[in-house]
Amino acid sequence: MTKTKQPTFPRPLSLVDVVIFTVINQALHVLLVKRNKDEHEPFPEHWALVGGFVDVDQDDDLLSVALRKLKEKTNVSSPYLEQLGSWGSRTRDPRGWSATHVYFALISSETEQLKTGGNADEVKWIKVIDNGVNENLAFDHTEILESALIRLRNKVEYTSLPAYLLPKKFTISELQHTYEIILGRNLEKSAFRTRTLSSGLVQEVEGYKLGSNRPAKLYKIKDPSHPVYFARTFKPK
Amino acid sequence: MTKTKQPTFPRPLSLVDVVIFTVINQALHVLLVKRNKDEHEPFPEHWALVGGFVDVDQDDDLLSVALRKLKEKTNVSSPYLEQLGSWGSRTRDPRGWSATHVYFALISSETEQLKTGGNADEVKWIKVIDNGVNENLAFDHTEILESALIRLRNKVEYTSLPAYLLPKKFTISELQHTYEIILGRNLEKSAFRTRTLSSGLVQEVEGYKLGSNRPAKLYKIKDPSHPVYFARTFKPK
DNA sequence: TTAATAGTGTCTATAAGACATTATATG
DNA sequence: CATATAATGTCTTATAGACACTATTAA
Repeated sequence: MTKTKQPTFPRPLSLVDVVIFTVINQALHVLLVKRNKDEHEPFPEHWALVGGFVDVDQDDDLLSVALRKLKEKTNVSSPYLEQLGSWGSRTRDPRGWSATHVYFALISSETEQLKTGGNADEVKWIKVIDNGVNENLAFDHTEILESALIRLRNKVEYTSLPAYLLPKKFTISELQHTYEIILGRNLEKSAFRTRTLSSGLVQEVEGYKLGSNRPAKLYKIKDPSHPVYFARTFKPK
Repeated sequence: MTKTKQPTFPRPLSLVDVVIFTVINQALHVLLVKRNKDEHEPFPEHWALVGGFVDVDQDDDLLSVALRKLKEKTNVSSPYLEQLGSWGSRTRDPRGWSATHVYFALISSETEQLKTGGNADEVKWIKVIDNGVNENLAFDHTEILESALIRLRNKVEYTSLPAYLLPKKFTISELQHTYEIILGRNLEKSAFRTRTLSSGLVQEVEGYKLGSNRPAKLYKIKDPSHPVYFARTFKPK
């Protein structure tokens, strides 16, 4: 086969960012990284989404970059991960024309998620308030985070995404509560249980969650490889 | 302000592709371009999606690239356009690590869409059959087209997207027929009319479409800037 | 008049909303 | 026993599915 010509024109910077959500203390949180102090870097000391440049030597594809970035900051290796979209323009990064491929991840609220110690960057779970966080984010990350929240809240209406924010075993009430945290409104218990159980989303597991009340049956996600899509949203209009 | 450092590592190729759909002769079609004969270019004489490199001098952002590419091949300037996703890997392009930002456009089936004459590339509407076309597409464009079809068919179940495939004025039956073409199944006339009219998707306009039968009221999209999302899909399960 | 498609009406099926009732653990 | 939350049941509401029926044009 004849060798192909190599294009010689200037190329944009290529990045991948990951909007990582979890639920902590009954509230949605997003994982942010504090950029370093170096004044020759853009947005020194600003909080930013987890992400970085595509490394053409190290990375095979875009998904690998997202998983690498996730792994650098957390102990999570198999999160729920989907593409959110792309943001690219001449002005979004002072270093020049840049485009970022953004993913969106949901990880379980179990402990031991974050890497600690060493010379690690400062990484923190920041609470989501309304459509964003109480921080001035670097680059266009405020806009990207807002898009991620819109996508999340829309899909929560008709998918099983919140199940990925829970530990492996959970009760129906805990799942409903996770929906309510993200949507910011209460759902009907009866309708929620019917939908959850009849959809095949969950599967019973051994045991109950005990407390000073009637014990609650424990369930797990039946097929974590794909979320369930429901035929209706919860609240028409 | 202190000048920021310029990264010096190698960058992937950055492209934008647009999957452009329309309906011709009662069938869904996608716009494809025939690549030239030059054997030093990848995939000579293969059909490919409309697209090309980001031009950091000419283009302000990714959306501009998509609109520029659309304009180079068609006379359409304000289509329905949404991001589909990104495809990026070391191997998808023989010229090296490349990433494409893919958009998905729906344009009206009116005439005069395609640019003609001059030294234009060969551009053609190719009929969609099942999950793709009867052509060996360049790069990973078969996979991208398949994703676009999945996205389109999913969203047609619960959005007003097919309205963007029709001329400005259309009848409810024509709209229903467009849904049926994309979904590949028939819908109930009564339920379709109720949903369409009660959702505020359309607005009556002057006049009727005549024929050798009862004339049909003409409608237009009330607010073309956003599609309508319905609270239910047509066919649960 | 007939043919053809537009448009409406009626009844059923499904799943969500509202809310009451029963079940079962701890203390 | 009281209390708390789990789980179920009943009735209503909204909208899709099936399908019959009526409306209005051209030829």
